[in-house]
Amino acid sequence: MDYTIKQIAQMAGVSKSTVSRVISGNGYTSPEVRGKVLQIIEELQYKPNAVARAMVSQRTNNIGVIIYRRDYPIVSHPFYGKILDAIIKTAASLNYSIIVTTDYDLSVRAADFMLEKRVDGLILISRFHQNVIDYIKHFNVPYLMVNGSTDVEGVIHVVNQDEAGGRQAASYLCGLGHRRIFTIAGPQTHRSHYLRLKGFSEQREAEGLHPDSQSITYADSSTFDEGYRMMQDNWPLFAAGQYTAVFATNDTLALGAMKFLIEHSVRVPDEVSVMGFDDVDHASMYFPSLTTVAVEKEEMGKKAMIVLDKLIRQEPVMQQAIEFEPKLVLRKSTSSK
Amino acid sequence: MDYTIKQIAQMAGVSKSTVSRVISGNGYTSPEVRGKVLQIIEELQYKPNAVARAMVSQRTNNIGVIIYRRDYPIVSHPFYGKILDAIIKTAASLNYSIIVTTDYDLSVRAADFMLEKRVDGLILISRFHQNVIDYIKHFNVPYLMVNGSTDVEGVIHVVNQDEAGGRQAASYLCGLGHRRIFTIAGPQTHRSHYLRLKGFSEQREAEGLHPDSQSITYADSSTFDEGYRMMQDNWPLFAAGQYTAVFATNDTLALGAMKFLIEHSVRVPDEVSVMGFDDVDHASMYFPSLTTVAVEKEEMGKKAMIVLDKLIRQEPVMQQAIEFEPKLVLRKSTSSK
DNA sequence: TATTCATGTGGGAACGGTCCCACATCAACG
DNA sequence: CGTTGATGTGGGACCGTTCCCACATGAATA
Repeated sequence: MDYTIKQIAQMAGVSKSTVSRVISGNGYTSPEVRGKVLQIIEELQYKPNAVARAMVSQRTNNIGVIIYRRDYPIVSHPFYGKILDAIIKTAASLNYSIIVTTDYDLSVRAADFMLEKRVDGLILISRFHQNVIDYIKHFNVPYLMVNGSTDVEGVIHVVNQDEAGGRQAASYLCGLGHRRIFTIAGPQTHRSHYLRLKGFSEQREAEGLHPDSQSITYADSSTFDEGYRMMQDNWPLFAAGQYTAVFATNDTLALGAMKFLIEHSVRVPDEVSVMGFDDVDHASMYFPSLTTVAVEKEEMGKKAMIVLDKLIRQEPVMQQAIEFEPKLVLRKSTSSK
Repeated sequence: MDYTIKQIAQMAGVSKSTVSRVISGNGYTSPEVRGKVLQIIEELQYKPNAVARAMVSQRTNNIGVIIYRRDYPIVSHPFYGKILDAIIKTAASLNYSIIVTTDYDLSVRAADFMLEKRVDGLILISRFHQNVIDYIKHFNVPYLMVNGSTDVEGVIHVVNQDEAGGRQAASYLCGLGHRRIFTIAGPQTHRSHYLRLKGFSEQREAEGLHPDSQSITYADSSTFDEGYRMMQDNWPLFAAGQYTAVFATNDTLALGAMKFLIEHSVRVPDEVSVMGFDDVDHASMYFPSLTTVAVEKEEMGKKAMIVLDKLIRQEPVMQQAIEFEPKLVLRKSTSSK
């Protein structure tokens, strides 16, 4: 149905080589021929076939993005969605398209799928098992990780400095005079949550606070409902413990916890300060707006795509770990004790 | 770098036709040969080249999704992101991949891009100009619209019954005894906002309420900040008007407005009820949780993909307008007067 | 015994581009 | 006047599949 370069050539009375040259701009073409060919292309609304082009050039200009998510939403995720947005936007400016898949079970299936599609590169978001990495490494496709498990060997990765962010949070809360801080920690199998908690706890001790194991509760997931539930379950303990602040290892958990508090007539921040991590969209929308450690989600996505492009173009990439510094965003959910 | 079917054939000592037959399962192959070939495929981790396959089969198994957005976020959008999620998920189960682009200027560029990529079908989300539709129609690619301008002729489209939803909202608020309702209407160039307002206003009159033009304020966009600002700008008027309820044509606007109210010590819902439309994720997370007219976002996305698949497979599609009924979700931001 | 048919395999064209190589023309130069 | 080089064009191999057609074999049937 679509026109081919051959048909264009025929109508212009030239060879397909010439048409190809006109389109690509490579090689010599006389102005008359070029004009004639372009006119016919315009008239017929000929669109070069990217599939055929990929066939010979061995480049699809497609990038595969694999996100590991237990729960299905990929794209509308408040954190990963932002990273993805930036990847898509940057990809467009570099003339790539993005194909997204979710990997449910840390298996190799999603990678297989992308490999068959012959993507030019692969971006792995969130954590992946070493065996998946090894599998991908075995094929010679450029790839990198975003916000992944950085303990995998020799993999270029883009990450937030989670540990430093945790420290910033502790330092800020302690600076406000809080001595009793209740912490809701997301799944420790997830490196981000682990490091945020680690940084927070260490800094908390560094500030001279007594390590109090009771003050940390571990969540099974990092959802809003889980944050709410964590607060609910620990409510008697919380009330008895005279805590004046809550720190959660991400905003969604923090917001859930905060909702529980507000619902139970605890005044935030007057009675209890609440602090999160990530700076997702609704952190600023909530009432009170949430103080948080903002992660450069857009910058991370953008950088990931730029570096991947370099890898694809075989340009040297200096650093293996591309780190982004989070920064404190002070809002209304925290106040001095 | 990747192995080809030819290499596999050579190693198995058979022709590439035979290997092709083993892989596809079409035609006769003896068990011995099949076993041998499969073993080599396994050993070498041969992955069929989807590009070459697309070349000959004239099917890429890729679907293009074009979303019209003035502001850039595509994917992390609380409403369209959900639709997209459902499309991606459903596409995967039908063996398609999704390529997403944003169209910034209602031009034909995004469509061109997809056409060059030879996508098997096209999903247009949000509104598009007639000329873009005409352009696409000119090529013989299956396509449909989701939540678009349904006034375009002869286009299969998936929509929410926005007008009915507007009526439901009015009926509900009036039923609670509210007589003075302040309405924040999103951009009327957007059919959804227009219809929601239309349904709401009509039903409001049908309930015997005096049409009061002062009670409607028109927003320039449909963001949280705009909702907040609308409330702020109309605050003197609002206070003077003794309004007891606010209806916004989407949740984001409603949430913004509600935040302003709460911030100014207006008790929601005791003094003022607030109601939105869409049922985005944070509607239920907010405090108080937002009463809204829930749109079947996931169902719409899923259905869109299923119907597009039918179009691609040349199966008959009966109805041109595929409508989804919204349903009231009663939460804590509304109460009887 | 000759014919038919199921089973199994290989050869090669086709898909729509890119790009190398061959070749033609013509001006400039030694 | 032959050589060189710039300019311009066409032929055809190639990318990695699919699938049609030809063909071979052996058992069953007329």
